[in-house]
Amino acid sequence: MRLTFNKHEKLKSQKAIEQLFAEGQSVSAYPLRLVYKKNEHGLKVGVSASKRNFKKAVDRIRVKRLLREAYRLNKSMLIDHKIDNYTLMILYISKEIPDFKLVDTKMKKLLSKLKDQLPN
RNA sequence: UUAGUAAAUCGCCUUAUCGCUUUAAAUUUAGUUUAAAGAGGAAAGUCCGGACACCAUAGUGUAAUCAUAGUGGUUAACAGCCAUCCACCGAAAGGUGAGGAAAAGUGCAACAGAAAGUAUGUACAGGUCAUGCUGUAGUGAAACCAGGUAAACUCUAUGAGGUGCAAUACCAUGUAUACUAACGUUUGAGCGUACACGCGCGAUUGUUAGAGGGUAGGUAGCUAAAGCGUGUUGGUAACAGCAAGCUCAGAUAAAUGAUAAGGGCUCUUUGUUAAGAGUACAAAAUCCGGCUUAUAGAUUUGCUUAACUA
RNA sequence: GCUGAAGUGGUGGAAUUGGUAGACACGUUGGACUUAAAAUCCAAUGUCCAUUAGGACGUACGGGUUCAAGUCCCGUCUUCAGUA
Repeated sequence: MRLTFNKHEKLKSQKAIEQLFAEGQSVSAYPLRLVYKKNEHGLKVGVSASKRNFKKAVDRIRVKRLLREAYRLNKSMLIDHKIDNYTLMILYISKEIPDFKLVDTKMKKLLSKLKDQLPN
């Protein structure tokens, strides 16, 4: 399969995000944290780096791009196990700007943790 | 040569693989393929000036408030820019300057000092018929000078209606023209977007405030313009005119990326070709013209000659 | 994105019209009282140098105006608030 991450896979609805943070559950693999919730619309994924941790816009965008890229390359871990009816939000918690290798390994860990925690 | 100084430019590159956004075309159906394009000199701060939109219909006088401040020019406009005078800094090139008015009026000046703006005390010296008439001493930032202070009020000249694309228009979904309080319907609540008066507008679902219910998706606005570089003419210059050419981001939990390899550039070690490290500041959010602030490093040009060498 | 407001010892919070910066309260430290503690009372408490007298620097940071700036003006930084 192709490793894509386009508009339709992105979590955008403000309403859905509010619900996610209100009712969702979470897993974490420092410095990443994932909030998840079941839905009916297929896999929707968002990515976030807080303004509190990264004051400059350049750094925030940089971190979000790395997270997005890491998710894109590892999303088969979810799809192969038929985890496809979920809303996910991946947060970056640390204040350090990471390199790609770190984000990549942590993302793998995070997604396998999520896989174990889910019922199927 | 070094140093200084002014101005301008660049601010990593190439290839491969995997991705993202927009537009166009094809195919077919909402996916795929192909092609093209896809961050900056400051995109930043939001400090000025506009365009544009709305604010009874956006009209409008006075006063107030705010801004600007040598002179002339430039511009759509400006607190910008250019030229120039003056003052200060510098050896020079050059830099800096909220640089109008104190002889319209009001205020202010701690401590010190006899006295701080209605002046004139003491000591000494000089002078006179005589007298603070003249000088010096002492205090202070300032001691009589049409003194200082206008980044104190003020006056003069000029300019400014307010709010900002989360403006605004339309489509879709949904709800509560309900409830409470105050005021009001031509004898005028309130509005004209800080405030006051005048003129004006103003209620079939009135106005303001409170507490509360619902939506928070999409489309337009939105990127071809005070546009860009080139040549040429006028002008000391900022800038303006003309000519032919070019089309150059448009996202919205927000695209412009990731990995690998190679090459530049700088520094360090080594000691003459290797190794290691580094490669700034910073991410469009309606759009333009400026200003301010941040910025590893590299390049070019003009000017100055104090110092060093010949 | 757009639009406002604020910044003073360890903390809250004063300082009139520019004229001795830190009033007042809390906290902290030391002492008194007590067998011990609390409460109460007394004293000290910005930093540095001298450790007697005193001097220098201090109102987020950097400049300017002024004889003199927490206060007036300009720039920067940080924090907070409003707005579909």
